[in-house]
Amino acid sequence: MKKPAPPRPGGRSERVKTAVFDAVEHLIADDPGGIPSMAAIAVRAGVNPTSLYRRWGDVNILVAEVATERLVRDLPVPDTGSLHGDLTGWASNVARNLNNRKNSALLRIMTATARASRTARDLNSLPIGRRIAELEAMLARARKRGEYAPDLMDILDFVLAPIYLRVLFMGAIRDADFVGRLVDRVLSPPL
Amino acid sequence: MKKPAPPRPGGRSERVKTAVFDAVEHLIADDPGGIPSMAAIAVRAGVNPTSLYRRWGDVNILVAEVATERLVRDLPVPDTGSLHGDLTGWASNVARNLNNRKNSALLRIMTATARASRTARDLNSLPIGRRIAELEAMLARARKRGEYAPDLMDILDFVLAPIYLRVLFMGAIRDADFVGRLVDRVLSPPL
DNA sequence: GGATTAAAGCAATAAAAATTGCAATAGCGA
DNA sequence: TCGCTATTGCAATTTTTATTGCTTTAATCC
Repeated sequence: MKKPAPPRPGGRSERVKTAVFDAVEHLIADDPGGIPSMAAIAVRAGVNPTSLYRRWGDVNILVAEVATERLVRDLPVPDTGSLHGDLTGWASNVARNLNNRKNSALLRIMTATARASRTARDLNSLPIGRRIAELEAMLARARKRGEYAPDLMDILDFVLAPIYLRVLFMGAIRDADFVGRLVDRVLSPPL
Repeated sequence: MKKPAPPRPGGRSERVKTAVFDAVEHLIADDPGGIPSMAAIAVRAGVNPTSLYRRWGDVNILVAEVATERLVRDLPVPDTGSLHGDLTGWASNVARNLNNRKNSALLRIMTATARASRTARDLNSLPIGRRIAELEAMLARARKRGEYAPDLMDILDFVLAPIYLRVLFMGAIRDADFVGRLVDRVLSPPL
């Protein structure tokens, strides 16, 4: 019989949070268009609704926190020896990660709840900050190799943005070579 | 003294709808991050809350309908004699239209509530169908003039998507030449 | 091992959202 | 102009959401 995992640091508080976040993810996967109620989340997580109100106050705040944390967790940054390979691998991971009901629903929620930064002073504080950090690491590596590295904003505009548009407004990314073409284009030096 | 506009066809039903949609827009402009309650909408519109529940059933359905109808209303399709001029004018209109609190909030709501088409069979049925129809008209005109016209999907990916990404995740479009650079790039034939 | 504290649970209560049955009204069409 | 119908309004009621005061519990620290 499998021994239960030892409690993670933070004790019950952390266990409750994990149970709640798991519950939110499952409920969103079950009904991607809807926002679950606090009651439903509490039942699914096996906790008391009062705990949810005390800790998060509002279901939209909770759901937003789940969406950001569970969706934008670190993706591996490939190290293929070329920026083309690295970027293709990374973008394929992003696209694949979003190409299911749960994660596309989480992206939708993250988009809906994003508090747009007023100053864009710290790009890493944006909801897509993790993606940005991954790209920065990738671009720094490319420059180290002496490769042409496009501007970070260009990759956001011409790789990440089209992926998001397809997922949010066209349901899925069905074109197998879509990511490859995006990468080819952004790595073409501007005329 | 200005005479009031004659009532539009559809009578009270249409007047109630207009009042309700106006109310939703104003409440969203006042608090771009929030979804107004049915009670608040009813008060602002001067109608009975029961009418809202009877007609729309759920505040999210109502707000989604307002977001789609008020945001994605027809934008003028410029006719400058060249695709470059037409596309630049069109994209500038899209960007300018979204560069205020109300419309960016409406875009966020539209994104959150978009029911992604499963088959993408009819692009025009998508929430961004109006933008697509505008682009189709523009591209048809360019082909008539014998100009190189990129694929419609490329314009969505490399012009509309970056605009949406900036608005949704970076707060606003502050780069004055942003749209110009997007158009230049998409009109460069792929290598 | 025990004290302390923060987090969670419980049950009652308050507030808000949503529904229902019936009445009133707008406005279309004959 | 009048009849008819769909829509809207009203008030009461139900349901759901959210809050509150107090108790219990987990777990940290000494």
